[in-house]
Amino acid sequence: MAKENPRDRLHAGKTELARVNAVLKPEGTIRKTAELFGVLSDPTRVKIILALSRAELCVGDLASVVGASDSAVSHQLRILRNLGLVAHRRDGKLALYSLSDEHLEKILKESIEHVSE
Amino acid sequence: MAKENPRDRLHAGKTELARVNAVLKPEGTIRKTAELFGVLSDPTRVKIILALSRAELCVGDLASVVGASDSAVSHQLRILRNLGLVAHRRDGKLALYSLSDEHLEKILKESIEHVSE
DNA sequence: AAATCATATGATCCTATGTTCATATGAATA
DNA sequence: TATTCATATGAACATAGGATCATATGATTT
Repeated sequence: MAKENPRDRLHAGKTELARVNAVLKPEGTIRKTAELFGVLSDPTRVKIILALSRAELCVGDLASVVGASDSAVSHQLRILRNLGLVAHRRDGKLALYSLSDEHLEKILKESIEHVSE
Repeated sequence: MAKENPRDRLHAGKTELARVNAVLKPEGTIRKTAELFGVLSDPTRVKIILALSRAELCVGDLASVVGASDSAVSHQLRILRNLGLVAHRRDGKLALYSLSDEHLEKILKESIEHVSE
């Protein structure tokens, strides 16, 4: 049986395909980027991040300002913590959270700009 | 029964809370931004968008370069179409897709930059 | 017109995700 | 130390999301 065409059965031109394949090359980075966007795809988490971009806040205050339960916020904070996106410290009974990734805030704010245009 | 404290039972200071509330004010925009990120939270869609940022491509070629089935890609393209993020035109049997939102490419590329740093 | 290529769509399945509820742990205070 | 406040965590539940498979539609070619 004869071999397939080198470009398989694609319709686009060789040059275009080369350009396309080049941009898709960094698979790992693409995957990680999608994961980062996954973090930002939930309104509650977006609100938490935005809030923390303005002030260091405890769980209860966060819950209050973003309009979710303490538990829900705590769960989301754990996700953000595990990804190294927020940091926290103890202050008595309180756990004070803050942003630990400047990228995050920048990407988020830029995107909000784009969306609200 | 006595009224609650004007700041409810929050721990953060008045000024900080004002700043936080201000940044959380545009609820609608925040929701839409989260939705946009939802679109970008899937590796297949990210690859499709990246590919289309380099060339106008038909469904089959897209499927080939992103490594997914024709059907899967077609479904994802419908999602992107419904959100007005891609445009398409007929060329004989082929449906040629292209990006129709410059924002998208910009946000995506910037984020990939950040992630790969 | 029949067959073939390309794309689209509907249904189904499986998995991932966010919330709530109950409960546990940590820490200050009475 | 017993209680109360603040946070964390586990389990269960409900929903949404993406992939596949089968099938339908569009469009060209023989």
